[in-house]
Amino acid sequence: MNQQGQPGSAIEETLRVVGDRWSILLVRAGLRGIRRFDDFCDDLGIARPVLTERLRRLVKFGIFERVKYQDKPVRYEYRLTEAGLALSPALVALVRWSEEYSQEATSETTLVHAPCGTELEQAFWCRSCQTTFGPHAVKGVGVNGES
Amino acid sequence: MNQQGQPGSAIEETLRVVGDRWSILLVRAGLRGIRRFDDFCDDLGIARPVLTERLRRLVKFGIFERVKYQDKPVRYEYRLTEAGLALSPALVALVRWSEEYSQEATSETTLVHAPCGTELEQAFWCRSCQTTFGPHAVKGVGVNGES
DNA sequence: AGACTGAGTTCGAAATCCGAACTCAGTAGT
DNA sequence: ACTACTGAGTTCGGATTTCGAACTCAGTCT
Repeated sequence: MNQQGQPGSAIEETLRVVGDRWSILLVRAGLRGIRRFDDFCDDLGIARPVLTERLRRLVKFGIFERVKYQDKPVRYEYRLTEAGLALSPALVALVRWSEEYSQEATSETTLVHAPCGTELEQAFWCRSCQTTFGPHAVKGVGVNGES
Repeated sequence: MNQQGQPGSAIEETLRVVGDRWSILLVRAGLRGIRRFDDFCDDLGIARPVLTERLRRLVKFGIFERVKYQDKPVRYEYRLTEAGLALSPALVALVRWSEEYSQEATSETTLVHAPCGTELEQAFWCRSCQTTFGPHAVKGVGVNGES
């Protein structure tokens, strides 16, 4: 069903872009304000050729943009685009999960609601019902939906 | 900062488990009710040796459990654990992102609030403030927080 | 001139991924 | 008893990815 040429439901396509050990970490680094090649490199401990390739791919898919920030020796940096920022809910969900379920996690709460400092909770929100709800009330996590 | 031996913030550890092209897809398949080896194989088009290795790893990290479902020819199937189910917010966030930003996406809404059928929205919830809020009000996406 | 900076490339070795074919226990049909 | 089939894997060789370390290249600083 998912042979080589096919488009394959949106999420498969997406995972082909950000579904590797580094991409999400790069987005997280971007959110932390990291922008320069060497800084990504040092911060994540990613191999340089891999970083080159990843950044190129993320730029191609509109998650980062390559911006010239200096002329004389021409230098570029990488900034998150709006689409890149929009990945933060996924990132947050993963961080939350890590804190709760990952073994060898230093179970500290690292995510809080900025205004009040309370530990963050993630929920789904139905604007028509005006309620929050959990994953069990979501229909169609699959693409072929009806299970 | 993240050399070979180090633990590396919870999320790095987590991405070492689910941060590949298949793991998240396996969780999604699990949510769709798929449990058997061959079915995962057919559904995702994943190579068998890779599937074997992935499932083993996901079991090891408590995301799936391997359950005997028949005796005479002894057969096992893979079921999502609670920790596995708990990955659904991350999965949902990715699906949402795919629908909105992924190129070559068939921009159909595939996720809805089951009771009412309204398109799903994802938000953060602060139980102390009793409000929902967006990613901009989250503090500490990084582990070293203060950026 | 010589050292340094930042963004990459080039290299060969090691680990992963892949499809196709095979195994192994037991069941069903003839 | 012989054959075909099922389901969960394993084994194989070849292709792709990943890695660390060292190198490049333009320009700046001392």
